This record gives sequence, structure tokens and C-alpha cells, in this order.
Amino acid sequence: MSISTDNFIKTIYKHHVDEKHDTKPGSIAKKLGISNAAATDMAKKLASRELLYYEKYQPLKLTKKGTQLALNLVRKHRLWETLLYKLFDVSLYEIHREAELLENHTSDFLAKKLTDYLGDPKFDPHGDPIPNVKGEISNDNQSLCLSNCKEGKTYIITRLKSEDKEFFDFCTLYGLKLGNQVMVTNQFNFNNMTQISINSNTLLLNADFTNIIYVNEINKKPKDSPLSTYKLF
Amino acid sequence: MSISTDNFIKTIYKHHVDEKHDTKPGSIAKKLGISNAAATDMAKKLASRELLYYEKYQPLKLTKKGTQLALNLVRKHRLWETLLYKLFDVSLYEIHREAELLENHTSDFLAKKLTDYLGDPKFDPHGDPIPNVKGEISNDNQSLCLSNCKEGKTYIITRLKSEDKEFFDFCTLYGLKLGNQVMVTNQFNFNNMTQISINSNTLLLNADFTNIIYVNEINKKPKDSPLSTYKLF
DNA sequence: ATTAATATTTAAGCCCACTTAAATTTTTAT
DNA sequence: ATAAAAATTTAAGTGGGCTTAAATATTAAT
Repeated sequence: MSISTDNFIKTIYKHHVDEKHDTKPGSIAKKLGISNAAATDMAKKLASRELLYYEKYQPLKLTKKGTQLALNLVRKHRLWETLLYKLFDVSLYEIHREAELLENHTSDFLAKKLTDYLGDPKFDPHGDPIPNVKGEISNDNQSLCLSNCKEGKTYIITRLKSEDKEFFDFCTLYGLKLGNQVMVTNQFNFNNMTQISINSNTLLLNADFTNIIYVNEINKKPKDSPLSTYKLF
Repeated sequence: MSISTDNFIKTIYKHHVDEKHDTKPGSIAKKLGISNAAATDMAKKLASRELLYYEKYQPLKLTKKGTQLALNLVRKHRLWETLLYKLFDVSLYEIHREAELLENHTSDFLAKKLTDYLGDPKFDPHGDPIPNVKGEISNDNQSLCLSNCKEGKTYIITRLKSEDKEFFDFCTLYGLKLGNQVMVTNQFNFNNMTQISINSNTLLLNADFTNIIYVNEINKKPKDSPLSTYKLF
């Protein structure tokens, strides 16, 4: 299993679960920074290895085998993020960047050691769920994104769903961090922007941001969410 | 820098320092499990990238640049071994196997984090020296191999210099472990075998083994050796 | 419904890291 | 010193993972 294969499969998986993205070759190609031709080519090869279904001009769809491969990679990625964040003084962006390099070269043996050491964590430091060894994902159904929050209510941040350095830099700058409180002061429906109050700062966020910031209502005690895994400040 | 390149350079480096091995393409090829032709091919390419000097039919010799690359890889490898051994319940063979996969995908950024976390260790759990970030290696000149030890004297094991599962399995079986004591009971010069006593077992070892087991004289207090880094038992 | 714009696929080709087979050089043995 | 053995190099070829350019199909716009 080459890195190219791994990344291709993983990208299809991610585009599939974030349903806003489609999984046609062109979309995958764009994300991976390769040509459309290369993506089509790869899709055919992976179809012959039964990792995905390929039909001309149709979206790519992972087989069960392909999905398991993707979940195993996501699992290793998030285990690494969890370890690096625990041991070292590193940012949410840095753990992503490093885990991206390590995940493809992590044996199942080592993944098991990471798991045991970390106490089989259910969420990584971004609040992203870590698939268990069978590929099952714990659904944090108590979290909702900022764009769906009610005006006047206060929430606790539970997840920052991104891989983007600029986003995390922004979050660091304004204290948007797992466990921190935000109050939603205005929901502007006409342009999908949300005004929040955090650390006595007022921020106006557009949908690009409010769709990837997840929160819990402050009074609800989550039983299985990122907040039970990571300490609050 | 591809993995193939990394491994090629690292293998030349290792064959060079373990002077018993030569560094002709065929020798490197054999170690890497590739054909002689592939090795010659690679040698020419790497020469054009100024990582080594290539002259037909001559041993391969790393340039300064090539040596630095090799040392950086060795450093990352041994930092990983040190981390894995510290965190997890893993054998000396297992840490080698896993570090072999991780070393090529470890950024200098992450290596720095590993270094700081581990307290800039000078030796890995095998007792192998870890080159510092400049590529300098602390020379443990107090250690000598079992094959050079004197009959009747007692020593402490300081290094098990191998990458071989079978060797480490043997060591585990008989308690050959860093910090443990061995007494040299017989040196058979005619066939280069050494008889030792360890944990009330008597073992007769051939040169293949006695050349890769390093020890310190028991009464000497080492000031900069694996024994100052790893606890004794 | 036809056309224009967009996306996908096919085709041809490149580089990397290998292979096997044949030619050449070096080393070893007598 | 010469022949045989061993190692190295050259040559030709392969598959993986890409590229660009051209052909084809799909989608969007009027």
C-alpha cells in the first residue's frame, strides 16, 4: 500500500463524510494537487484492487475494504495527534502536519501500543472522533456547529474541525480553544454570519468558520464527547 | 529525498563505519535486497546530486553532504527507539523495526521535540550512540567487545549492536541486557569463541555474537556511556 | 433544445526505482 | 601468468505515479 494510494483513499473517505464535497476524480485531484488524468488513472487501478467502485463519469465510492483502509489511516492519524499533543508543546496545526507524515508508516502493532498508552481515546485534540480498531466511530451527537447556535446562549467549544494553518492561527489568536466558552451574540441569517463573544472580544465569523467550530450547550454534561477526554481551562 | 535514497545513503554509512563491510554497490545491493544493477544505477544518480563519489568499480564513498544526511537519519532512528522504549512495553528488536519505518518521515521540527522531551539523550536503548544535531557522535571509548575481554573478569553489558530479531531473542532468553553482569570464563583463541557466565548460566558464544556485545569493566565508573543514560538492574 | 462551459477520459510521454540478461572488468586460484 | 570465478556495469524493459494535450461526455445557460 503506497502513500499515494493511502492518500487517495483517505481523501475519498473524507470527501464522502463531509457531504458538501463530491467524490468525483476532479475533486479528489484538486485536493491532492494532482491532475485529473492522474486521478482517473489511480481510480481505475484501485478499482482493480477492489478498494473502490469505478464507473465512468460517476463519483468514486469506496468498497468496504477501501473504507476500512481509510478508517485505519484516520485512526492512526488521530492517535498520533493525541500522542504528540500530550507529550510535546505543539499546536493543533503542527500535530496535524506531523501526523500526516507518520500515519502511513505506522504498523498495526505500533498503533496498538499508542492506543494502550493513551487509554484508547475516543477523540483527538481537535475534538475529532478516533475510529476504534474495528472502524467504529463514536458519534458526538450533542455537539452542534456555531452556525446552528441560538442567540444569547453560551456554549463550550468541543471541536475545531480543520486542517488549515490559518484557521488554527486565528483560533489561537482569539482563544478559540477546546473547553473555552463562547457566547453567541448575533446570528445574521441574511449573510450566514455569526457574532460571538469570547474572552471579552467580539468576533464576527462567516460560515466557513462557524461550520467547522463545534460546541456544546454549557449546562449539558456530555457523557461521551471531546470534553470528557480533554481537560477544561 | 525519497525513502530509497535515504536507505541507500544510510546503508553506505553503516557499511563504512562497520569497517568489516565494504561499500561497493554489490554489498549495498545485497543489504537492501535490490539487484546490483539497481545499486550501480542509484550510485550514479546520487553522485550527480553530490551525495556520494562514484568511480567505476570502486567502493562508494559519501560526500560530506551525504554523511550529514546519513547522520540525521541515524539520529532520528535512535531518537525514535529511545522514545518508543521509554513509553511502551516493547523489545529492542521491535523499537528498531518501528523506528526504521518512522525515521524517514520525521521532520527536523519533530526531531527537535523528541530531543527536548527525551533530554537530548546520548545513547539509545541498544547502547548505540545518538549523533547530536550537528552530526557529532559521542565516542564511548570505555566499552569493548566481549571478544576482547579478559578471562576471569566481570563486566557490565553496555551495548547490543544489532538489528537482528534472532539475536535479540537470544539475548532476552539468557538475560543479556544492558546493565546486566557477565563474567568471562574462557577465551578460546583457536576458534574465536568466548565462554561467559550470566545469571548462573554458562554460554559459549562465537565471534558473530561477541563482536556485537559491548561491555564495561565492572569497577570503572563510566562518565559518558550507555550506563549513565539507562538504569541498571 | 441547442450551445457553451466544464469535467472526465484517453493518449502519449516522463522520471523513479526497480528487473533480467549480456558485456566488461576485477579478483581469485592454480 | 593465465584461466576461471566473481563482481560490476551497461542495456533494455517494466510498473507506479505523475504530466500535458486532445478527445469525449456531462452539465449549465440561454
